[in-house]
Amino acid sequence: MRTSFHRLTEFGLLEPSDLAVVSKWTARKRQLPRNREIRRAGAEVKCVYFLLDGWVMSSVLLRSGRRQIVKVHLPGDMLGFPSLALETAGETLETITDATFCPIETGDLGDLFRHHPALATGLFLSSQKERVALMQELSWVGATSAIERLSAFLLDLHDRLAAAGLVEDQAFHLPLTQEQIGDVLGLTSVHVNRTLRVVVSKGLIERRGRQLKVLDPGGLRQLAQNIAPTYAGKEGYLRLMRPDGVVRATGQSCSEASSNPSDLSIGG
Amino acid sequence: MRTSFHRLTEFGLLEPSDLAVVSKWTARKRQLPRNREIRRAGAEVKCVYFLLDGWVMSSVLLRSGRRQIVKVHLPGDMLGFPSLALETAGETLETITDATFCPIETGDLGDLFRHHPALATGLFLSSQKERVALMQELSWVGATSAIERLSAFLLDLHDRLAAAGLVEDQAFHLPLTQEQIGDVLGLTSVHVNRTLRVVVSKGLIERRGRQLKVLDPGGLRQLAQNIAPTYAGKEGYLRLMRPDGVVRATGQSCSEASSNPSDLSIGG
DNA sequence: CGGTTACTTGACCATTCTCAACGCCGGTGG
DNA sequence: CCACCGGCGTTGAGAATGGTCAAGTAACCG
Repeated sequence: MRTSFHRLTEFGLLEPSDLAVVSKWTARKRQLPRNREIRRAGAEVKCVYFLLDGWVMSSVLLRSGRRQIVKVHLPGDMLGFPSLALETAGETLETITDATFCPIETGDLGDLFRHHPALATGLFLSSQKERVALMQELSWVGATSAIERLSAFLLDLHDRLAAAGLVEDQAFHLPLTQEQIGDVLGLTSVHVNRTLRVVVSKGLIERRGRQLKVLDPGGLRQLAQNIAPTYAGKEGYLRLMRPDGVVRATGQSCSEASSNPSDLSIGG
Repeated sequence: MRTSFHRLTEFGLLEPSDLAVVSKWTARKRQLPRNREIRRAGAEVKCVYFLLDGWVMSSVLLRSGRRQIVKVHLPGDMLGFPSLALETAGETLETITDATFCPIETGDLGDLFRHHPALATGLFLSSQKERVALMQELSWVGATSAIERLSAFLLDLHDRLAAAGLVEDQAFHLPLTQEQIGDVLGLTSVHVNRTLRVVVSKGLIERRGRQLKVLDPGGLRQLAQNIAPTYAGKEGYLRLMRPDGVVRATGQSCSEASSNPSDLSIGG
């Protein structure tokens, strides 16, 4: 059984002093019903959010009125980080289901970098993980067909829900409307509908209302064209945490690519 | 005139001790001709890279053999960060033009978080900025037509090149092949070709070989459907750097969204 | 020069979109 | 309790954006 803290411990951090920080975050909880804005694009950036329970989507608006859902957040995710680099929020955060989350003020975040380097490093790695996820989604949308995209998306949801302990017997609750799925994948709701039925008719999944059961994970994975990345756990953290004072045994360590004779190496 | 350090100073950092760290990075330079791999997907993650000169692309491969270029890197960019969260590299880094870059070992990066919090914070914010860029690209690819995507992409390149001091008289060198542009935007090279000529015929841009001149920035911006985010400069940094010991005047500070009477607030 | 790579253009094709209609279900008010 | 309503899902028919295939041309490089 996992908790909503699984995203914070995935890189193997949380020293005792870090725990105190996290419990300070979770001291103030907020709840919202479904289909409410947590924060609109253009709003002032005063905090980020730690999602304890429920589904939240983060979306970007286009001038044409169309929207792109850039991330479906599940319990344990941190919300609103990208906007830290912007003058005003760039993404709209909306609840998909009833949700519980903890606001974390930007000033509290900054303290981390000065006083809790291990936790800061973990958040940094977690942000890199989100970048990988965005790269994956971009590759689905840019380079695969509707059925391939949908398969990849459903698998991704399945795996992330499993990590949060929300999958039982290969089945999970999928609260997204078909229009929302379309806005994630760059498809219309009509085409999502048709494509879903194809996936069902192939015997890969089963739908009962909004309950979704994966019948043939292998078949789904075959349809999904992406090469799923393997996330580093503690190793990702350890890679960064070389003990102080160790002398670099540089040599070719970062130069595997330079096996080509025409490559030049200058400086040093 | 800017330098390739503009991406490091954009959030207003670089204390004297940080400068020493950066100059250590740039002590070892590597050069590669165009069309070479810096690092292939699947390779061990030993370092990240600081791009001093030239264009580099980072791409994700699909099992179908198609690729998605997830980022076109320009001088001043940091390369390879997302893979820090992975067991083995998830993105292939390839030079588009002759390029000069500095490998930074992961261990050196980790030191930052313990000993150079200001610089670490800057890298953190820079990563958030890259997330925003990915979100934007995803919104182009997922929710706009070919000509809209192309306009947004050309504008983005223009603005980023301008920030690096590489635009003169609204014109810049565009070393990408049309196939590569297609792999960025999720289009075929054939369609990129046709779409480019439409943009030219509308009098928005001019092409002379691989030199591209923006004739009508306003027209381009109108075609591009995205609401361009405004990046926070030093303010982004200051938001995080609340002086220690200041008591939170919490109140409604993170609760604008809860104006709805049906919202509940628990805990505290 | 010869060969390769990139660009250009045309004709045809298909995936996906648009528009429209209908049914189902849950909620709400009479 | 029933009638109504809105949101969501489903299905069909036709249109369109962009893909595929193919051939020819221009630019570049040894």
